[in-house]
Amino acid sequence: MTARSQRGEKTRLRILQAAVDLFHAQGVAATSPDQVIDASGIGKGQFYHYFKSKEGLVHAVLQNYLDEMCAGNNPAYFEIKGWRDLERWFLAHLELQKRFHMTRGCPFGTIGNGVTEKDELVRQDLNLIFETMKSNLAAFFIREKAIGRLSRSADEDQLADFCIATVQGAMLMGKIKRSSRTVEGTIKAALAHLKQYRA
Amino acid sequence: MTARSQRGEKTRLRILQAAVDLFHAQGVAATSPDQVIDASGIGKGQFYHYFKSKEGLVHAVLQNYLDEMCAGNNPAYFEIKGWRDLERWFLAHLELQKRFHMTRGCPFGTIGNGVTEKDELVRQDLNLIFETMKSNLAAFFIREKAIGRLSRSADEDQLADFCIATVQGAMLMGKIKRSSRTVEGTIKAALAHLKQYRA
Amino acid sequence: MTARSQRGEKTRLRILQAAVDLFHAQGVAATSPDQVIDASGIGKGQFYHYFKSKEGLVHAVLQNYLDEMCAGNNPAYFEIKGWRDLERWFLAHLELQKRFHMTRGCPFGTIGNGVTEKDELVRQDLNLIFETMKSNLAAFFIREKAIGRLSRSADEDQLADFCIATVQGAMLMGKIKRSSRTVEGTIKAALAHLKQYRA
Amino acid sequence: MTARSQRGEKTRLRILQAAVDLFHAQGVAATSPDQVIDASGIGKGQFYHYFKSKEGLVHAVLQNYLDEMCAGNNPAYFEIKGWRDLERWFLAHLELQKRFHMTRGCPFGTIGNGVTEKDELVRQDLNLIFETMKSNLAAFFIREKAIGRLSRSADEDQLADFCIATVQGAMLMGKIKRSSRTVEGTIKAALAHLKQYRA
DNA sequence: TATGAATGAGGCTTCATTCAT
DNA sequence: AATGAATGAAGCCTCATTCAT
Repeated sequence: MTARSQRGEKTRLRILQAAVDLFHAQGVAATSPDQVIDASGIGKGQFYHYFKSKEGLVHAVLQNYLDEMCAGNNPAYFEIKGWRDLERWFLAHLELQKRFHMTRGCPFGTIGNGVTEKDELVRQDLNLIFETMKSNLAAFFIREKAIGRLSRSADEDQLADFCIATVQGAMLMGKIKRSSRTVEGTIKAALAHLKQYRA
Repeated sequence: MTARSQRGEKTRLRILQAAVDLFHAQGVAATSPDQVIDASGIGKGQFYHYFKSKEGLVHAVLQNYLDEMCAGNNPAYFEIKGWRDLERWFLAHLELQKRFHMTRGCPFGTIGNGVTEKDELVRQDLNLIFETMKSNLAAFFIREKAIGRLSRSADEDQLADFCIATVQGAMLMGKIKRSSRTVEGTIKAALAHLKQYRA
Repeated sequence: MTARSQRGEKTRLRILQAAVDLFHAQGVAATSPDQVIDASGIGKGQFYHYFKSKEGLVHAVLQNYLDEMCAGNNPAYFEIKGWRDLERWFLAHLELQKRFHMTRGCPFGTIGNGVTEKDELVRQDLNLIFETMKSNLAAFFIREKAIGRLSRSADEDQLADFCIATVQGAMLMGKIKRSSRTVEGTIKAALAHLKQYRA
Repeated sequence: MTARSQRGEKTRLRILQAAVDLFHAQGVAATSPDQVIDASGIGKGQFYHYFKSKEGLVHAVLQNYLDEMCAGNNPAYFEIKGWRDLERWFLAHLELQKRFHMTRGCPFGTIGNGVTEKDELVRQDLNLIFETMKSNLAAFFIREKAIGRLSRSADEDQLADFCIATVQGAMLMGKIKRSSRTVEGTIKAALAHLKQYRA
């Protein structure tokens, strides 16, 4: 047994997964600990045994996403080796959304939209996630430029930010419209833009 | 005096304005009728006199935004007559965000983010707002194409959707990062993209 | 109708009286808002309509005692005009305790014993009550000295403090012992002491 | 090793000492097993291994005080051999209070204050402590009378009760006022009274 | 002896709404 | 049109205890 017994880890995970789903579906503000408790089928006290507060749960959920990304278990986070991969990256987000019949946006965006000035910790967690995402995208642009396949005038960081913002905005609009059309169109436009810089 | 007395209209407006601010700052789910009541300094009963429920208030707030737009009183909604206006449109959103020191996103995005499958009415209200926004942008592209200043290959609708998604995503990222840099960069990239279609 | 409607004032009073009784019987820490709510037979929300928190209720209860004293409605607070009155003052406390079959102490002492460093406001409320009590006792000693019926060497303030401390300690011991004997003996001793100063 | 292993005894003691401090600071009702557990740095299960319940812990704490007294390890319990010792006894209580900057009262009084009709066992424990204290004081008065140094009219038991009640009341007032002045004055008055009986 | 997982009741407070005046 | 009293459910969290390892 490691730091935390196997028995406990399983319970913690059930809470975490229920939270991941509920936060994605309704956002943090609209999700109560009681809902998470019911969804994970645990006793009330266990929640606070594993997470010191609702905010602590949000932190854990985001940390979990980050761990997933680092471990390569996140379908929307993988090394982008070519322009096909970049397209796949955009489409992975669309696929996620389609899996939920366009009723949900991006899990990070959904959580991020709810942050206020009092949620500084959560904001920083999200920041880290988005920075990680951005580095991954930027790395691709940097490599492309290095081998002369990307215009020297392209700003790699800015392009990475552009990718993320576009995807976030597209997913939000997709959710509001309950339609994938806009998302598809926006992704297409974004890719078209990026390819302008292809040398 | 019209159907609704002037005194009453004033009260209604105070509630509405308080709600506009609170929804923008914290989202709908995190805002209670009590908070709106306190912020507008009215008696509790008045709230349900003017709005049949919290959801009714959200509807009224969105309706109010729409009215504002139609009346030309919304700083981020105006007829786009040229490429300079398009740029102004993007910057107007950034300005809004800067007014709140990058602690808030787009009011519509913030509200939209919280909609779930049970908030069908609100979703439709938002849809209408975004459609209106989109028509406005699309109209510009259509006119430009008509006079031969926009590439025939450009899809006006798609470009309009792209503008909105980009702005929404940029503002969300700006709020999470508490920084205008990303927003500026993304707007720049978006404009660069759009200008590709300029003939 | 005054500031608060009659309907409401009645409810507020019911809560207050239930609280007075429960705080006296079990102390503040052991009394939950829910108990007060049940005992007063009101709806749950009303509690927080009339008192902003549990601490607010404690404050109101103490304020109420103070008002009672000022209005002359407290059986243990009356102008002490002679040594017989002083004796009556001591006995009034004993009578109170006897009414509850020696199962309770002094209401103020019971609340006061529970104050910790975080209960600064409550502490100050109690302080005020005890200062008021003390002034009343001191006034008697001052008058007695003025007319030459109290030894010049007597310190009126100290004597007043002595009366209060003795009564508080006696009531606490009476409650722990569930017996009035000690209380009676201590009161007797205290009076004997005070009479030493009679000139 | 005796019936209880040394290692275990050490754990038990850590719990006990943490409880002694917390009960003194906040009273029993405001102190949870979890707080005691945290303060003593033990595992949760250990608490109920050594004490069958929270009430059991209170009992153990009081028993511990009694043992301390019997063993002569309590600074406020020692054989009173003369009037100087009696004064020292009063002052020992004041010193205790001063050590905590007048933020706490008497540990026994604080615990005793919280007893209600359901805490019969705890009440009896306290009773025993106070009886022991009283016997100690009474023994002094009895000896003094025996050798003719105390007025024949003095009631030794009553004087002992008077000492305890006065000290309890003084400490309570000292805590509420956060000041030692009242305590000092009351102790002075009490001693003055007692010395009246000196023959 | 020791740890911490598990439980369900309860504590304090806010929510969304309706009702009486 | 306006006020605030009233309600009960729910939200977030701690409590006191027992159980499994």
